Amino acid sequence: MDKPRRITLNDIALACGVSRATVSLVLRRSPLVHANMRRRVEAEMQRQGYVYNRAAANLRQRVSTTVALVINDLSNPFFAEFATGVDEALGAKGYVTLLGSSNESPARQRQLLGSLIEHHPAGIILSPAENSDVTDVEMTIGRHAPLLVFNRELTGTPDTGFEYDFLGLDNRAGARVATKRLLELGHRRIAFYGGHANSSSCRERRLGYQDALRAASIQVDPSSMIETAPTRLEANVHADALFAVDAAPTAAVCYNDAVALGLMLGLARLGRQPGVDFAVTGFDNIPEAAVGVPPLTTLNADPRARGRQAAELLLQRAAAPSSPRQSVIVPVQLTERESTPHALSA
Amino acid sequence: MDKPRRITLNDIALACGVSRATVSLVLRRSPLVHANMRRRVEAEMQRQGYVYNRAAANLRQRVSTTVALVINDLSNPFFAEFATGVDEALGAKGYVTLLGSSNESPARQRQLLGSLIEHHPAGIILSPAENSDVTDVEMTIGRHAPLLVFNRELTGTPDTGFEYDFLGLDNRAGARVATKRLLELGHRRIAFYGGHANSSSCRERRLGYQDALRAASIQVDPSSMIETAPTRLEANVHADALFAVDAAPTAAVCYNDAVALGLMLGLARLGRQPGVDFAVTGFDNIPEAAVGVPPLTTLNADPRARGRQAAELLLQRAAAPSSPRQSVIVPVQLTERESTPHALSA
DNA sequence: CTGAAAGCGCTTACAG
DNA sequence: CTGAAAGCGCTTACAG
Repeated sequence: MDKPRRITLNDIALACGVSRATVSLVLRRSPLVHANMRRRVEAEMQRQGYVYNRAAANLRQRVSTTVALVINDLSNPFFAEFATGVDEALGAKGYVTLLGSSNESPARQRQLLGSLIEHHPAGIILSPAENSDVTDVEMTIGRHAPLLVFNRELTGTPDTGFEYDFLGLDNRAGARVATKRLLELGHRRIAFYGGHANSSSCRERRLGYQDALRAASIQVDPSSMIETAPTRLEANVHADALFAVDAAPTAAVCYNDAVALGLMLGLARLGRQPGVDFAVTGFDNIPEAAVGVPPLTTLNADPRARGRQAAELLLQRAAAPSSPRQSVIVPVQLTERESTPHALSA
Repeated sequence: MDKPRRITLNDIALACGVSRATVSLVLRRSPLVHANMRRRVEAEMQRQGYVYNRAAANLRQRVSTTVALVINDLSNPFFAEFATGVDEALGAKGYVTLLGSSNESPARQRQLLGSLIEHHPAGIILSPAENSDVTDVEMTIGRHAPLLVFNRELTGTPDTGFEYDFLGLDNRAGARVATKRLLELGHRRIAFYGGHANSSSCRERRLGYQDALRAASIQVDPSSMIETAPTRLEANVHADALFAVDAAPTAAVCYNDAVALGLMLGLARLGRQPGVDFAVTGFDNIPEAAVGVPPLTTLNADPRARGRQAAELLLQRAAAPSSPRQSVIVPVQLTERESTPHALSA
């Protein structure tokens, strides 16, 4: 690796015997410059291996062609898919994604936002770590770049004037639909399994679950809602909590697919057969859901499409900073697979 | 969102009645400026909500604090984990990750690299799309930023003087160990299942598989090596190809974990019980491997640690551009789980 | 300890 | 159609 002095517009201009301005016009495909001149300049750029310095151009133009993307858990396929969708849509519009992975740590998230904001992105897409406080976020990013929050709400109340857009799933309706379907299949003792009760998405899904039970005139027993970290591993480990009650459930509405997949393994460990003598639903429809054993009935959130949507919402907002704050709630649809058998007639 | 004029060093300097240079020195924690002055300036920055413009600083200093990361398939947990590790290590050193997701498309990869290089990253980490040609990559990134290739080799022969570092797994030794273990368990008819034969990693793993068979004086039948796309879905679909031969295998060394997990589902579909009457090994040790049904015997590649390692190698190279090209091959270790039973005595 | 000036690599009116 | 000059927001010798 030789360290050649960086080739700049000046070098090209000099070599072509024209001014920097002319070369710049060629770069931006201005019709002002003559086709012959254009070709001459372009050939010279090719020859010298010129690379455009977008940072310099952005500085001068006072624009930004980057968007920051901060993800709470990239190792969860739901968010990995989301990130892929974001990058896809941003790339199509000529933006570059600045990535940050917080691993559910608010401290790391703060650090990331602080560092990313110094790159003056055109906007920030934040899939927040659990318990991210809105004031904390505002402190670190200020009000310089539009913010789009994905998936879960920030905790706390924002200061006056601090606004952000929101993109989320219709958690309540989704959980309601899943629970309703289990009721239709004859289940009467249905648990809500997994997730942290203090996260907005879990709270909303629990509400949907309760809606459906109440609509069927079934008493909601608080002990039928079991809390676990929203990961496969934790869901697996705590499966026995389902059977620690007097009348054990025959079905579980799970917080998300990771939890559902973990629970199914836990059930197998306890001698139950999900899809045969126990019904399980998930939430998200990650790729593994379709190929699980048994394939998982779940709510289709299409994370990659959500990513594209998030990117578009953000760019829209960056173009119209003063239009009113948006909160987009995406409906989710039940995808039925083999994990939800009829209730066995006891 | 009000669009306040961006606060700059000048604003702070003006408000404090000092020069821009002084404020800059405060920013960079120079001991030259008096503690009182420092405090005064810092308070003013706080008050006005000043955000450092790193792009401007980098331009002036002719340095870069970004690293480009281009990933072939972010929805594969192996690469998602890798990306997490990269971001973690880069963040710790004050770098920001520019992300690109190529989805295994060389065209998209070219576009991404072309766009990312304009941000003049300090280096590029590339987990290449299948069939990425080295000349093609050189054409788009030139020789401006050090390149670290991860996981698979680029195809074609590089031009003289185009050099890059490489970080990969010891594919051959890994597959050899897995195959050897199956032999020890009494298996004699062992297939190599999945992957594209023209990818370097698949080629190497097949060689390791053949090494072990030859060492056991077992004839290598070309029909025992079955090609599929390296995804769960494709591996599932083509499972019957294993049994299309006269003497069907009792075990399969799989190209990677995704393939192994897909194959196990395909086996179940065909009435086989992986872990009971058929042995399966994977490669990578993605999180799902441990919690599969049955848990998967695989080769531990620790993708997150690989990500951290890649970041460190690259930064090392950026600091020492003329040191000789490195090719780091990481050994992988067999993690035995329930997917590899003894051969049944036929 | 602080200020005035030049410059990083671009773009953009403004002349011509 | 092309050039000279100013400026984006910083840093860095160089004076004082």
